Amino acid sequence: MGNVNRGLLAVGSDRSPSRAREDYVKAIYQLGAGGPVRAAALARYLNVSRVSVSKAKRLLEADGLLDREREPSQPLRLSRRGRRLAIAMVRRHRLLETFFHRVLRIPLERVHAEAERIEHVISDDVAMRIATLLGRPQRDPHGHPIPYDDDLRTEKPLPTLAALRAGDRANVISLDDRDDAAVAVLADGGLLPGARIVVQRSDASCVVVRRGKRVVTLRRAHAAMVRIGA
Amino acid sequence: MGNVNRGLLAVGSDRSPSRAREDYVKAIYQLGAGGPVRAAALARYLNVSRVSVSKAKRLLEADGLLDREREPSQPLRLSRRGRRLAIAMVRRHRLLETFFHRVLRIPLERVHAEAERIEHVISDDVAMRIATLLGRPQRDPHGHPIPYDDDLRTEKPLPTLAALRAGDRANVISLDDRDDAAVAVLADGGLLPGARIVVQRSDASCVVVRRGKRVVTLRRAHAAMVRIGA
DNA sequence: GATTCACGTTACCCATGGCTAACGTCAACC
DNA sequence: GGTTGACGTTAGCCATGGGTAACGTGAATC
Repeated sequence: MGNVNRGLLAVGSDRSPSRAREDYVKAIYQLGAGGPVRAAALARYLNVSRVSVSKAKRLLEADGLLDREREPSQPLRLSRRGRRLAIAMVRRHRLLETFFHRVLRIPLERVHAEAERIEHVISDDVAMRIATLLGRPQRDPHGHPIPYDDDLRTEKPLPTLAALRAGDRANVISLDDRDDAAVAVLADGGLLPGARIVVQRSDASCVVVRRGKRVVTLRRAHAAMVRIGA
Repeated sequence: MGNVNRGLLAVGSDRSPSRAREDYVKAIYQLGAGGPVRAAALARYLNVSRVSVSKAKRLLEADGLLDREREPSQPLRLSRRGRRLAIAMVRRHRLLETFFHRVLRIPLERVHAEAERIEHVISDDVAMRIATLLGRPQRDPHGHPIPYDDDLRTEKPLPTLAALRAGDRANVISLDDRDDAAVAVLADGGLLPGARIVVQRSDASCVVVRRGKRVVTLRRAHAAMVRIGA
């Protein structure tokens, strides 16, 4: 039957997913890296009650975005369609961030919030035209890879700067873009993807790193936002 | 008291207006050119029932976007804040269209629909950075002026191509972008802002115009989408 | 073994933004 | 003057997406 609403807002299951449902799908993908996710963890991640997650679960199953579980209380697992939707949103998000940073020169710590709202409403055509404009970039300005196909990512989680000890050397690979304040501090210290660093000290509260001639002191929480490679 | 919702979707009067409310405000502005608008006309324009308009009216008044009317059954009149919001949306819409057309090379008949969704979620900062990128364009690709300040426009409605008679000459000033099919036909015929044309014939069903060596036959409905100047 | 605690669910409430049915008003038209 | 029609409103329905309160389950902890 579908739905009868013909007004200003899309409502019902025969339309494209609402903003809220897209947020659920994306969060499940990012929390679980493609695998199942506990409802309580999802609720904490999205700052929402467990009840809301429980209800969203049923709606997302009805939309075909989650695999149906026969047992109740089973974790949330994206369907093939759900996974494709999540990856498309990550693609749009990262392309937007790259465009905002490279072309519009928006400060790094602000591109995430801007992209977060727009990723739900731009068409795939616009996203791919932006990709072409930018020369099909492989990584966004935080260092995260841009998924151009719908394949499952095997992004193994890299260690963070918080795991290093004095004397360790590393390359900055990427920054967690969810914490604007952290990104501002890190960008200000020049700890951007590609930077080569040496850890000078690491204690319970702070991590001190040297980058070239510059010494930067980070709160541990901020150091944990920096993914590193050899 | 405001509202308690802290979830994924903004709800309540202390947040920025929802997509639906922004659509109402913009429609009131475009229908009334700043003046009052009848509820029934608004309902027809937005493809919504009169009841929905009646309810929206109360909510928009509570938001401070409409002037409160003491008499019931009075037309809808934007408040100063409502007018500012409407103009900001028109500005964002037209800047987005210009960007899509000039930079991303999206066909003219598709830029309206793309901008229509994004105009609700981009920040004014992004809009102004796009304006700078484009060299602060004065008109969008359909020929409509881009309002950079919040002043009331005195756009007197221009005559359309449908009002001309055989032998008349005119300049195309702008196209109505709400009808994608018409825009596609007009762009295909080269009847874009700036084009100089001569009317060859005009009858009940068709208008035939010459542009340079090219002769274009238009359905009357499409000719009515073309605003002209001397 | 008893207790505690996290988890998922249910029952209910609320605001938004659609809808139809029905009504009173007012103006225009026979 | 009566009828017709457009208009705005009210009452009531529905889906979405939030929220609390409360409950049963199961695992961990004492």
